[in-house]
Amino acid sequence: MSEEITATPEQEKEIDRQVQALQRGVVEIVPEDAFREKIKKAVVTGQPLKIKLGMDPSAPDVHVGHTVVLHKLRQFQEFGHEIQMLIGDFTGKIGDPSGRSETRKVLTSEQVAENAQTYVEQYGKVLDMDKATLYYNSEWLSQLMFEDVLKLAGNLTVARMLEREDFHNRYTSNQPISVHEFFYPLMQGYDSIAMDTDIEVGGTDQTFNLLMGRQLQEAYGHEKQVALTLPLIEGLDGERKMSKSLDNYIGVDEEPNEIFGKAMSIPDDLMIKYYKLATDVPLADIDQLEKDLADGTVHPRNTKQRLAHKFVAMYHGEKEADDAQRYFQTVFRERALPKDIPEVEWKGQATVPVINLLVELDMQPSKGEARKMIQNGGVKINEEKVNDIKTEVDVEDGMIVQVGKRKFTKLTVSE
RNA sequence: GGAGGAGUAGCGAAGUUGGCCAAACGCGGCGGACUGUAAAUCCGCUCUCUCUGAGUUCGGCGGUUCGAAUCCGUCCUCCUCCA
Repeated sequence: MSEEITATPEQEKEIDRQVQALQRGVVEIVPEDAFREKIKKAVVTGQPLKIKLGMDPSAPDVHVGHTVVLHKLRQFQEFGHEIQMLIGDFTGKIGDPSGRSETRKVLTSEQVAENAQTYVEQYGKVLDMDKATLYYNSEWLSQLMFEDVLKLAGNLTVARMLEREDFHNRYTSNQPISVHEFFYPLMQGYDSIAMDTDIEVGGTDQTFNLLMGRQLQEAYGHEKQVALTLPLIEGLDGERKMSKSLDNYIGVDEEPNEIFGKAMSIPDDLMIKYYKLATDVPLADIDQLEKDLADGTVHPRNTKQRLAHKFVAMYHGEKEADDAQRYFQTVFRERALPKDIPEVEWKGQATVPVINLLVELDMQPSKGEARKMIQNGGVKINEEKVNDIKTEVDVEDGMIVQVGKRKFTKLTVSE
């Protein structure tokens, strides 16, 4: 940022366009003026910026929460910038400090490669992966000598480390912090040096790590990266951030019907946020939607249905989205039987107690469970509720067994 | 190295003068009703089973006792503080 770069009026326009678009939806850009400078330089010189996103090398479970960042990267891509996808295969060996630091099992390079491939596939639902570059941080981190590590660590004080929110919280509440956890942000920062990153993106929980990159880059005489943080999105419970371990997520790799249903189960209040952060619906349209919702012009259910449709379409395709919507409407709105019910050939007795039927069909894990399910009124045969636990069922070809609202099985009997 | 604290069902958390404990309560999960949806709200279930009874639980093992999650011994694990 030393030499003055001058932009033509047209270039200024383009800079404004990019800055404005890229600022949308972010929580924080640190620092804002450097951000603009970077964009400016890129526009004037035609040299794309390097935008980094780091990821854990363990088995990917990409969900809607992650896509918030991906949608932002997608925007960068559309402006011609270069995406650096960093697989933290070395960092992953150490263990992520933000978790309850269970010792992580070391992945083989085959597993890492496999997981990276899965990332490429799943991220590809939002990003153009052909235009992204994959990096592995073991490439440079494994080369460092202890002396290098000391030099790296020398840039930082314990007090500074403890500024990090989760370290601070743990420290003040007498929770343990392992020394090696301090190296996590250092390594992440070093990655930015190695990759010459211009902008690093991440969720707000990454703020400290992203800033660490700036500090270290400066110490090593590199141009400092800009940190861009995005909101963490709440999961299906509407309370806690979306994550696999809380089982409140919508995975991009899940079945269409599952994605649709899960999307329909998000709290109404969260719909707009999901629209804004996890879809590519233009902001103007979303604003309109918000207005219509507020004055009752549109029905919340329909708005949510559009969102659900959007998700399935993004991750699977339009046709699948239509099918999922149809399925949802028949099963949940009309309480009717869906079109495609999985068929199972019945090979057991012609007459069986319901309880055994459910267990043998694998629709209930045990007879005890099956019994409870019937007592709760959750079992139907040919759309008739089964009231008596002792009911004997005469199995017929085409008989439909239903457990709860969502589990259906059609029996076939061959002579 | 020394001192102290804790380990209860998927999670959190009661219960520790021994029986009324299969174990409160909250969350989560699963059903049902209702509806605007797998929203919200309300109701029921939630250790296992050959289920109106039986079996196995409260970190592990062993003991005291007619009887222990609750008492004793020992081991394991985790945490904190001092050095």
